[in-house]
Amino acid sequence: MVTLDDIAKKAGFSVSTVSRVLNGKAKRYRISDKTQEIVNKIAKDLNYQPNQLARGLRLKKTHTIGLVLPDISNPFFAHVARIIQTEIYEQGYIIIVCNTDENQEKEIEQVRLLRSKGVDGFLIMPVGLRYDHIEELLESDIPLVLLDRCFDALNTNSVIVDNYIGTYRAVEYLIQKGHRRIAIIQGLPRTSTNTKRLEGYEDALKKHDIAIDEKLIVGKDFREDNGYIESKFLLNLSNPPTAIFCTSDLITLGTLKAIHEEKLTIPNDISIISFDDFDFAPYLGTPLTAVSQPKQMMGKMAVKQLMEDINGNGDQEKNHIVLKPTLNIRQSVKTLN
Amino acid sequence: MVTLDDIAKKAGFSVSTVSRVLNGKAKRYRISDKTQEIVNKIAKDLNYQPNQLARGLRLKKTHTIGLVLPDISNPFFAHVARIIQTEIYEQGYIIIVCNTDENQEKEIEQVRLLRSKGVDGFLIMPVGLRYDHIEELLESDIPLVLLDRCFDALNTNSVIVDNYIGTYRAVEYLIQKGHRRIAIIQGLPRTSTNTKRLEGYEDALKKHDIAIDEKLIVGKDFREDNGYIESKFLLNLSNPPTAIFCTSDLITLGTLKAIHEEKLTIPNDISIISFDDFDFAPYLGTPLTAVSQPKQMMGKMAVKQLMEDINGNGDQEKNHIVLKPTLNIRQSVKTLN
DNA sequence: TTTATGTGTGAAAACGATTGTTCAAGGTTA
DNA sequence: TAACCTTGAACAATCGTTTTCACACATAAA
Repeated sequence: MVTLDDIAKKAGFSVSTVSRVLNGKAKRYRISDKTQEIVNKIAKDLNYQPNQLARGLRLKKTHTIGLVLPDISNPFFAHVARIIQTEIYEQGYIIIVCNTDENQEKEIEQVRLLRSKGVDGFLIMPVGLRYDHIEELLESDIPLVLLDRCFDALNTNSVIVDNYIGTYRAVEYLIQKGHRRIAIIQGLPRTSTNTKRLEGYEDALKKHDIAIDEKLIVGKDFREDNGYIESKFLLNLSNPPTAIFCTSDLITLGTLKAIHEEKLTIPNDISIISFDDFDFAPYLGTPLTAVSQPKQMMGKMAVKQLMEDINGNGDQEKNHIVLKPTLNIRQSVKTLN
Repeated sequence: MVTLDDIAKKAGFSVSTVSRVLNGKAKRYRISDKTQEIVNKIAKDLNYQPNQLARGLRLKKTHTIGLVLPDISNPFFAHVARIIQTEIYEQGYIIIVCNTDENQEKEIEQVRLLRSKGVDGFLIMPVGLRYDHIEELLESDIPLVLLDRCFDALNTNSVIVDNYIGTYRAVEYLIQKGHRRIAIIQGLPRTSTNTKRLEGYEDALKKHDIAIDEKLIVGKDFREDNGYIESKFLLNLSNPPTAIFCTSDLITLGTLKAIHEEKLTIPNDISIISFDDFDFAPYLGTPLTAVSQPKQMMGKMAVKQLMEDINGNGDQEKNHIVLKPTLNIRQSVKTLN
């Protein structure tokens, strides 16, 4: 790769002069037009590209953002990642993506690694079981926005969805339709998203004087297998639920598989509501009623916050943005008498 | 951030000694056990993390791979990206992801940017309209694997799917089921994937003596809107097709939307075959017959090749791997008498 | 003629790491 | 006692930038 030095030698000027010309600081340093022309021409001829490592080292700025998320193949995260990538690229930044696989240790390691790579900021959709590593970023004043999940104990920028109300409304809708035995397949316990969704579920039942049956609260992560396994069990209960609330689209996929295997139909044999609402939801065997997250807004707002934090003087106030989900009613819920 | 110098000062040794200890080169440089202990302890106490920019600059190695793809929110790419990320992370590398939006200029720019960031190699799912920038990488001996699409004129490592045979078989299947008027909604013209799929389509028709109707060859990119728009037109033709072959799942999504709007049903009114075969395909209103790409294999093989290239001595032979797709027959094709 | 002012450029330090070379001190051998 | 190893560690160069400071020269003012 061609360096400043190469250009300098060829042009007969010093590295400093070349650097200044190429950085548009010619005027400030009173560099003659002729010199500028020469330098620019040679730089172009040689197809010079500044070495960003050297630049980053010197400037302490890399124009790189670390995007940490659980699983890029989950359509919800993929969608948000896409929005983020596009928005941030427009601002002259690029993203390094790390999958944590919902593994807390992996997340901690990745944050450390990204930090030593000199990223200018973080966009994190955290696993959510621990937060000391995030607190560390906070203390070091590294720009940071938490997305999708956050921590009550931490005063960070964040963009989340009101998971409580989303679930509450969905479950209430089921109750209105006459359902009493409503199961919930949880995602990863002890994460903020899951906790809120569970609370919404329980509160909706309580509000309508329906006793909570622990057998109907199952699940352990947001993945397909979890949905499949738990659905199999739920459907084979002696007193099975009439409706299942799935806390992610991937869980729903597993549930769909189980229902299919059991030769049941939606909504006749079992009603379903999903969370996330991916693009194909309207075209499923039974168009899926689902709680929809404003993915586009989430991504855009997170980037906006992060950029303000990066470009600010460090004393920005932290924003905690909560977006409202919507319940997209389609046909996967049966009306019971 | 704490540096080698901080440790050196605190320990009372020079930076070089500290560096050697921390890099496990103590023996080679005869550094005493006591010194090692002291240095290691201080490094741990201070939670030292090497500055990867400085390291990369000196070593000319960043342990970072550039992953360039058209659209991370497309489930096919998301899936492959996920596999790649996981595999590569295990090898001690991380990925920078860039979306090109199927925009050739953007891709060229991104490759340039990634290069100046000092990535150790590239994994590219190219737009496919131009390849001079890729040729440049090749000439500079930068490790590189092309994925999904490749260029006949270029001798690069590549992992692709046999798009021709995939489409050929799918179309032949339609013909066997009695279809004669078969439409194809193309992806981005002049890309290798699209060209091969189109060839497969045309050859299958020719083989069975079915005249090619230019009206039935439509489309301009792999996106949802394209599928929607073209389907609307196809369905409203005076002599509409009995079957549509969609060259990507996203196109299929658009087609589904159009069919839905037109109040038609699959496969009674119109038969569909899709390309890619995403996870939800079996659970759609009509389970979708689709050409399935071995995503897992594609990702794994691409990473394997890239790693061999990176770790090799530069005179590796280039591999051109072609994987076979499979036709997953479900229920979206009607048998016409 | 001296002093001030302006103009155009270069030298060198710094960023944080790695590594080939050098060096001092102590011990061994002749 | 001089010459020579061995051991343990420091020095200094290097990677490619950016930026502070200094400098040389020319012109203008006193």
